Amino acid sequence: MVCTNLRAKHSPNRMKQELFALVQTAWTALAAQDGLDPAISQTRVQIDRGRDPAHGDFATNAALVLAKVARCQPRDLAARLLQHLPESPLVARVEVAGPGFINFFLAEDAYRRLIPAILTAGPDYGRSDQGQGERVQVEFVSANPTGPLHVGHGRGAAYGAVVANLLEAVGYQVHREYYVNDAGRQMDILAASVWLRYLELCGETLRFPANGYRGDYVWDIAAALHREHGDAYHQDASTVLADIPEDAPGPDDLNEAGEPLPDAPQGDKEAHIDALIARAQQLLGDNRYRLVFELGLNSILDDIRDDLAQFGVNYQEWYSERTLAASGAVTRAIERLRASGHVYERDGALWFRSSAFGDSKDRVLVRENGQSTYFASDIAYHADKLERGFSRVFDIWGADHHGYVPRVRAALQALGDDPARLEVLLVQFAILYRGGHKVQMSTRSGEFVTLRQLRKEVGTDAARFFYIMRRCEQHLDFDLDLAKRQSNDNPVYYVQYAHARICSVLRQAAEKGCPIEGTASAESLGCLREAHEQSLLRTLSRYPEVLLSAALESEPHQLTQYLRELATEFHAYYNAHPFIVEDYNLREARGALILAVRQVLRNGFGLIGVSAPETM
RNA sequence: GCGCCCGUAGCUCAGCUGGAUAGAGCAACGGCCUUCUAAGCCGUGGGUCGCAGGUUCGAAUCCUGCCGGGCGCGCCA
Repeated sequence: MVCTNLRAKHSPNRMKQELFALVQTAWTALAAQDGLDPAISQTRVQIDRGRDPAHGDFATNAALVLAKVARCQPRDLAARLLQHLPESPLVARVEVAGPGFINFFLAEDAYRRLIPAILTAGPDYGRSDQGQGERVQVEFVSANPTGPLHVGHGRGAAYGAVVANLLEAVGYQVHREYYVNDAGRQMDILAASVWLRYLELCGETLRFPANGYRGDYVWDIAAALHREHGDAYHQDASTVLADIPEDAPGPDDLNEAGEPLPDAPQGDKEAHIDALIARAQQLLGDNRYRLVFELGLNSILDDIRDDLAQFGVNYQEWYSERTLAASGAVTRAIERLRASGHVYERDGALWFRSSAFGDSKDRVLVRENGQSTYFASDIAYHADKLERGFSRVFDIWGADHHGYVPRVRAALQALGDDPARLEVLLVQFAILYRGGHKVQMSTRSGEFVTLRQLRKEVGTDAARFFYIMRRCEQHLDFDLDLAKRQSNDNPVYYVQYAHARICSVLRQAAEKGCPIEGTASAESLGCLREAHEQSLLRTLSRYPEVLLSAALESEPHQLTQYLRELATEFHAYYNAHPFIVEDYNLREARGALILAVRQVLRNGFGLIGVSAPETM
């Protein structure tokens, strides 16, 4: 995922910065001695956390990187750097290791100071001001309002929501937006589908078009129309179908084996449905047609809004494609392209020369029939986003739309905008498994697993967690059985259980008359000498770095991964050492430590949209 | 055919814009509850990082070419 603007190397970790300064000082001294360049490339010389605790708390590759400049062996250079390394209260010990790494072992209380810092910062621990209030936009889900959200949209919803939360947590001002495709032919097909179902409710017998929307929700909307307006929209089937071109075979025209029945129509489903739409408009007239259209749109949009809200996904703005068109933005965008000489006419259509900007072929803006394409709206929409002043714009799309990326970038470039301000994040499909088998989904039959059904089955917490557990480029195997299981196999329960356990310990301490105050003194914190405690502190100190990295790389899974790790360490600690002990200092120190763990768990849960239960 | 994504332990996946002996969970096997929730913990076994080259002090990571899987290549959205 290319994200150069945001990816500048910054570390919120003060320890790293201090260590880097030490290395810089040592190199400067050594360089002066040997007459070398004292400058260090901060992108190459790094202070990293060692993978293995035996390698210290941090390590630097400085000697490996600078060996060539210094014209000596990395290990020899490392040894010389150590001689010039200034003393620091932070560092207890340094060593040269492996091919020439310099390992730093921190002083014992360097980590302990972290506990009061976490407890004081509370919900703010981990947050940073990396973004400096810069305005960015995250557009996600944006499913056509032609039916309920399904599980594929769910992944985009969970992913987008967390990407937005993460950006906010590291100091960006985030505008969450849903682009509502309320214009265009698909909406007319929905309106026609509703009307045809309505006619059936009026007692007419019709063959439902192959291209129509045949989900149950269409019946519901038709029923509402019938309830509120009786027969006011009724027409005879014969009038409706007169001279309508023949349809193609649809789901109703197939036998059990999926083969067309003998009397199946042999026409063009597109021409058929378009004719039905035109007929509906003609017979109903503008006002009544519009009412059916609006009823369909609003019913579904209300459902989507409600569904997302219950999923913990909220927006600053629902941006209507129709208002975009009505404002003249689409025409304006086309004119801007025309003015800069990037459009031409061919075969009665208006084309954009996107191939001049890296796209594989040119694209139609205005069709032969005079209607502008979805692409034209999208150009206008993206131009509008940039005009609204967002420094960066994130689009979260299903991976099946990846072919669309080059043409949108091409358009922005042709308009004279900077395509680098647009970041498209492609989310791969989620495949549901139940009982070890794929759950088959078929949109054609109108039977698909909706997000609502999924939420009902596994709950919001499990759904949110599972959806973002994997990198977005990775196909997601969503195991419904696992998501529901109440055992340690289930990562959601595992992580939440750590939180509930801490709450339980604190409750019991209070009941036993020795409540944890969380105000442990430096003297008390000095009691934290166990390996479990040191390791837990190290992990807690990593949280701000994890947040920043997850945010800048748009990788929420880094956070879930981290939370699992933190929970693992807490559970191990829990099993190894008692918290409610006689010794006041020890009890307060351990109490403060688990309070800090609870705080970080809560902060992480908040960002991924998972609840922090006090009991389980 | 062209383009994008993926290929790491039996399974599902991490591996931090090249770093030290490639990690975790599940599954398998063996232990741990008169003590703060066993929805937990401890231990054991298991990998030619798809294959072949290249780049360099060093490659699962970067480059090239193959092989395998997914998706996309409309005057649809």
